[in-house]
Amino acid sequence: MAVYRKDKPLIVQHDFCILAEARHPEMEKVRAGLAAFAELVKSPDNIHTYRMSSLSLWNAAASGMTSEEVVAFLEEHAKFGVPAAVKQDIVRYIERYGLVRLERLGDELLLISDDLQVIKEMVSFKSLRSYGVVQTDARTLRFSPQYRGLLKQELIKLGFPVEDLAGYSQGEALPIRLRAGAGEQASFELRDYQRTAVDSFYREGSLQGGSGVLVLPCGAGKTVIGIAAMGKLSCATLILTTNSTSVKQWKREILSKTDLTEDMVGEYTGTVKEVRPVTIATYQILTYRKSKNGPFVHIDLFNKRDWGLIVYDEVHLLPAPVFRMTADIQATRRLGLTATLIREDGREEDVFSLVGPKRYEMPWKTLETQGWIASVACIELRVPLPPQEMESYRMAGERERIRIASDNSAKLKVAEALLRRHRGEQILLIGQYLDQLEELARRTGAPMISGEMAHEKREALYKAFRCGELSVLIVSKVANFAVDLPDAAVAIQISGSFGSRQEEAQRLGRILRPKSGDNKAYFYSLVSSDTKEQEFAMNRQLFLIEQGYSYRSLDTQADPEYADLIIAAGDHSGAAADKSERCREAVGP
DNA sequence: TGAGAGGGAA
DNA sequence: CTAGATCCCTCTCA
Repeated sequence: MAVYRKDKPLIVQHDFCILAEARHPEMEKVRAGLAAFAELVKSPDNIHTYRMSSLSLWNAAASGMTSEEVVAFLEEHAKFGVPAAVKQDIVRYIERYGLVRLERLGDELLLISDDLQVIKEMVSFKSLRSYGVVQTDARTLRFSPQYRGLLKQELIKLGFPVEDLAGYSQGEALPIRLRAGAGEQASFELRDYQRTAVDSFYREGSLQGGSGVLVLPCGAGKTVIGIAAMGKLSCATLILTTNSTSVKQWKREILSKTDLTEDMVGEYTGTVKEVRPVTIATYQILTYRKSKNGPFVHIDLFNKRDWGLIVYDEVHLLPAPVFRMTADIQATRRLGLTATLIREDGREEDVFSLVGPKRYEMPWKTLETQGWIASVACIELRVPLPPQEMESYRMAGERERIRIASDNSAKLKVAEALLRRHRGEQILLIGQYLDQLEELARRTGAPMISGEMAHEKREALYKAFRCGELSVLIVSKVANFAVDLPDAAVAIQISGSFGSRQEEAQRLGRILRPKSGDNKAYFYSLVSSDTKEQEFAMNRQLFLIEQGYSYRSLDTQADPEYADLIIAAGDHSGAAADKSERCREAVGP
């Protein structure tokens, strides 16, 4: 039994959970290390719970971490050391990655393991026989290349994350030169971390590169990294992304940052269908079928050219059918880009086996420390429901309750107080329900953008906001998708969808561009106190807390700094009316 | 030929 | 797990 070291922040439990003292002075440093191989699952105020999973350990292994490093890290920071059984399991899991590897022999693929027991075990799996897997010797199994993806997918479910060393087809060659170097007009310089990210995907002269996922925060330049990867490989490239605005953005960036000309870069969407050496398509066009269960109309896009690289933008949103298609093209290099490996549908394992394992991850806080993104203060404001609304909340059924809590009318007052507090700054008000946002628009006079508004009109508002002509913009869920929404200094989310960690991250991403002066931005989250919404908020915040953001919670207890907000929130009590006037004055414009 | 509305999908 | 946003197709109208 290890000695008790009171001054350490972690407790490693037998169940693979790690408890962390959130306020411990060492935590700021420890957090990033922990996030490399464990996932945050709970984050009440003082003790955060992390959990190691097979997948989180395999991703750590794939990005170069050894079991010794993981164990040493835990030992260094744990109060009671690491239980021997847990140590063993960490080693066992991490060593599973690479225990079975996939190699090429002529027209066939081989599954190889130096551990004869493993081969025996695999032979016993019935599901593998349907892929025509045949044993050739004590340490080798043989199968046809067409099953490369399906087999990896199946094997990870059985607990064997295969290391794929079977290599790739080169694809059609296409010289792509970056307009890099200082001085020239349209040139750009890769940042250090961007270069590291590209290199950890590409891995010159090694079969270990060529497929995988790079995880970088919003605003870290994922597009630039994708383009740099294209430059390294210089081959025909298919880029898949989430919407048509993003398609256009990729095209613009490619044209401005490489020497490729317009006729080499095509769009493949609902309106335009060009197949060119570099083609950018939406995920949706690939998943389109005429009838339910009919064939995918545009699946041919994968074979229309001899692609040497496929880029999966926002890989956490990759739709299920595209996984199936990707299983069939495992000989093509694949690059996944995302801000988070979390998928709300839980198919992280498929990303691992079909697109590739994590090759690189840049923690948000590191980027902040280096000054590439703004430093954000996250503040959760707990707003009580007015008595009448609380009454209906209590009477309502589960589903209605969510709506009532989100629609809390007192939030409008708090939002207005926040607008006063941040007057003169660029502010985004983000919400989930159109009624609520319309009401807010009526009261504040700020324009509101929802999905209904024509793109042209939206762009005009974006433009006014970007140049400072307009300082407050109300946006609906369009904020989750619009890549061209301008950056702001303050974001106020007034309601959000059920516990979506992605959405929270996306919204915070709206204020990350470095700010002049102190480089500070504010992220406010309005949550109805003592309701379901408070639980949802906790879940929503998990990912960002894992990234080192801490939410300051303020409720109706007097906090002099936020007196105006708290009074606004409690306004319905009647007594606060004149006090609130004074406080507004005190805070000033 | 293109814009715009409507429907279905995930 | 709603409400909301998006995309793709097809049809109609000029």
